[in-house]
Amino acid sequence: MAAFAPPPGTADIFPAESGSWRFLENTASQVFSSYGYGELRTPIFEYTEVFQRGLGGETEVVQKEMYTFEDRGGRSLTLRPEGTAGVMRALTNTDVANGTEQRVFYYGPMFRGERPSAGRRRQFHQIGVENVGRCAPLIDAECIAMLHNFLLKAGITGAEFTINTRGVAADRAPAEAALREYFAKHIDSMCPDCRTRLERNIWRILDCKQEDCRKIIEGAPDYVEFFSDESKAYFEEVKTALTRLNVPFKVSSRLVRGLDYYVHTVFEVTHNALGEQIAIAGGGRYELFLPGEKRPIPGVGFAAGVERLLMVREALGAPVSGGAAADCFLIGLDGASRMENLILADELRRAGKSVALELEERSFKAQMRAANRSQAPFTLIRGESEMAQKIAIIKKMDDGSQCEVAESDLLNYLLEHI
RNA sequence: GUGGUUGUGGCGCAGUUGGUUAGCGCGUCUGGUUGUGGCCCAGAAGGUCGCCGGUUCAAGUCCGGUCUACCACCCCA
Repeated sequence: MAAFAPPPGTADIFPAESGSWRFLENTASQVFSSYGYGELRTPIFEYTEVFQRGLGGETEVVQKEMYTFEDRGGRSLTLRPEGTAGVMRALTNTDVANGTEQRVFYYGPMFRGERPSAGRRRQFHQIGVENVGRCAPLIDAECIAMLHNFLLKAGITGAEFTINTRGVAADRAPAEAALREYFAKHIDSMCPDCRTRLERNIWRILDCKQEDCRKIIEGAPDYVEFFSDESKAYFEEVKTALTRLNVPFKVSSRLVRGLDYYVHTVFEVTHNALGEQIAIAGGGRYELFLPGEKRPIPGVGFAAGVERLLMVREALGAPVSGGAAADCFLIGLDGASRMENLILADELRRAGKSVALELEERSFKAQMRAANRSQAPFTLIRGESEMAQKIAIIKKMDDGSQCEVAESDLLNYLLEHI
């Protein structure tokens, strides 16, 4: 029954799964910190123009996937569809424009109004990093290597790295002209999508999956040849560094990526556990224009999809980190002993122990069943007679043995033994 | 946004060619002589059969619409 299902493309993350989310976030935080990155938290929504200018007005994301609304002050706001633009907006308040390097990471929800499907939600979550303010091949390589290390630490083996270069803006004009000249001749026999791509974003033709289109794409000119020597050298150095860092990768000119702001290095990580078409992470070097800034700010970064990482972990049979069992379960057979149990539990918890207990009036049998289900290794039992004798029974659940402990020693005894 | 599939108690499912009070497993709760769990047994709670409309004497079962979920495409993480 879906009477109170969340809106399409969103999901409730229950405790049974949220442990795995936390694990990924903690792993990311640890790994990225060791590279000198610090966490940056930016708003969930921004002025719409932050994304329009940042991502490029022609991109699919900006044109039809953004959740845009007007607030009471007449401001146009948008739920962030990705993390980079907001991070860059925030960083303009630092001296990053003067060339000071900023290393930040983030995680949190992103929003895109797409049709939900395998590994795609309308509210989805990304873990991402941005290294902003500098531009060098070795920075790109370090960033990719960090992603590689993160995935391994997160228990994700078998990820495949693909990289490519997009050159710089000046390189792209002649390359684009060559592509246009070529595809214009064949466009009549290409798919409808490619026909619109010819006008809107010719680069996207290169990763069309249609059989017929692919054959034509095979014969397309190698656009990298039109890039400047500097751009080619940049890419060569990235590849050399990755090899020296033992990051396995392959190069593919099909990898062009959808956002306009990318320059030089672009990369994508896929995993065959999800089918080859689904990327678990992607990123690259960019130059981003922001409102009020005359010059673009350089940076390199990536974003990984949390839901997709979790899908891969599940496919690989990685353990799901659920809630840990309590150290001890407290049973009270009458009101007075339940009151004492509540106070004892509070003391134990303040001392760092995890305690479960029954606070409602229930039969002994029911409480024992609950204790058993809680998987706590020890159970404390007391009722009227124990209260009168100022003792409590401690039962070891695995072998059923039990002993009596004086009330005055109870706290110390439990702190030592459970 | 385009196309395909789907929808029965918390979860997983069965419901024959439309026909009496909609079943099963797991889970939950309560018991199995008065204060001891895991096994077993008994009983109980819990569903307007996604929603709306139609056909019919009669629909969970047929028809239409709609919503959701899943899958593919587009695009992306």
